[in-house]
Amino acid sequence: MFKQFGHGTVDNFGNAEFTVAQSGQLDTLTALERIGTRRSFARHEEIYAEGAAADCWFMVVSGTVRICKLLPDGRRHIAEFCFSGDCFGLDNATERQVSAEAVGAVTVMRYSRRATERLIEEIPSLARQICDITLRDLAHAQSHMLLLSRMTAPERVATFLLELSERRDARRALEVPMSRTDIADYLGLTIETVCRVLSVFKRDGSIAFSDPHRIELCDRGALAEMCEA
Amino acid sequence: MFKQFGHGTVDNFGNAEFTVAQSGQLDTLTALERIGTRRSFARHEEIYAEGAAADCWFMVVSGTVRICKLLPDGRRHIAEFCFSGDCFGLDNATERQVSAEAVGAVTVMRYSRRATERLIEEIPSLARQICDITLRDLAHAQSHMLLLSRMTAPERVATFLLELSERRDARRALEVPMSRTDIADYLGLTIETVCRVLSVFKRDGSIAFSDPHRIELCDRGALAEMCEA
DNA sequence: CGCCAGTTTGACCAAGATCAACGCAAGTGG
DNA sequence: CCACTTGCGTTGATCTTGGTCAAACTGGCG
Repeated sequence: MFKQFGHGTVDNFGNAEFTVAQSGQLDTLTALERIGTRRSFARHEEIYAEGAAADCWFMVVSGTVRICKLLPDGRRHIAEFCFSGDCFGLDNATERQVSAEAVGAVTVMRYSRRATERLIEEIPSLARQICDITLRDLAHAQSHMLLLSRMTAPERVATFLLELSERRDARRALEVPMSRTDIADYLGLTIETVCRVLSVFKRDGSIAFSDPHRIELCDRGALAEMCEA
Repeated sequence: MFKQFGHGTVDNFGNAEFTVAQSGQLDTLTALERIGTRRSFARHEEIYAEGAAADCWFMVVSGTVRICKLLPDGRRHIAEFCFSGDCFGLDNATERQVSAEAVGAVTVMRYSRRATERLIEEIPSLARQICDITLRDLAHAQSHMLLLSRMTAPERVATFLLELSERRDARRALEVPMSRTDIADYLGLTIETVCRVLSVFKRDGSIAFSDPHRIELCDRGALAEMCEA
């Protein structure tokens, strides 16, 4: 899983309390429940903008969120997608460096920075868990930079499909909530290239789909081979 | 600056002790001095490998370090360069996800995870400072992903030159410690493209150089315009 | 002097972008 | 109920950027 509470290893860069927190992660979630407020956003609605005050962070309850970064002329990159249980918007800068938008209808919990700080005094292990989430984000960003700088279009798409299926533990048909444009902006490609590669994979028999938002991974082996070649 | 201690804003995602730590950052450095050991590495020597045990972290004393990520077939991406004062190798996973190598001769301080944990009990603000470094790394990675996915070759090179000059606060001639290959792997280009773009900039008069490792930025305005176009 | 590693330049090529058209399903309004 | 629109997704034709391949250049060093 990804960006979620309670998935740290015992070997974390942590003090002794951490293992306690591990078993007590439900407490953490319960405590967060107390300080959070539920918010809903419509499809394509902005959760926060680049440059906005970074005085809170979020956890996805349902739906999908995209974290975007824009160039002045409108070129866009999606740094990541956040699904149910994922956290986003942790930031130590005053202003947001990225924006967050709802891919479809989304419900999130919003936690203010101030309340989180108070809660950390109560549950010190929370600070560590938040730090872990950031470290996992960073590791993901590093892998993704390798993809963006050195992988071919088919490798990128295959990687995306496998990453998505792993994060949403899809057994058969993979739910793809985002548009082809979003996928393209995540993978550093154009929408046409994403379509074409998917069509090739379909012809090969590695994947199958009729509904563009429901892709069946028929041959994971073939896809995995593409990525690591 | 970048990845260094003592550059957080007052508005950090922090508790009350943080502002105290701000004024007391020298204490932190002194304390780190106690638990760290000095290490030197020769040009191109590996500081740690992908997959190695992540039981320590480092601060650059002198020289330049590159953080690399490799594909099985040898394709390489450099996630970042670390200069004097920068920290690297902070990681919560058991194994390294990336490798670190000396660009030239390098001296670093090595801090074991265990000793750092003990020091955090003594100086709680250290945990926050470490977390801040990670958040700054993440913000940099997000900007860099935008560069890798959506910028043209000239935009990438111009961005690189300006970023480098800002981090090393170069007034006239910019010291470029890394090879053209390293620059290419950092920018997601080939060495030939990097050379060609630099030659074009030179012809334009935006930059000047005879020694490839000493580039003079003659027209920062022109370079800045390239990036934000 | 000749070699070596790194840099630069040129000629050519190809992956993926751009431009354009078409398909298709879900609205919308007459 | 059926034209018409709208928003995506898909496919094809063509073009361009940056990659590949190859050769020349440069400075350091045994």
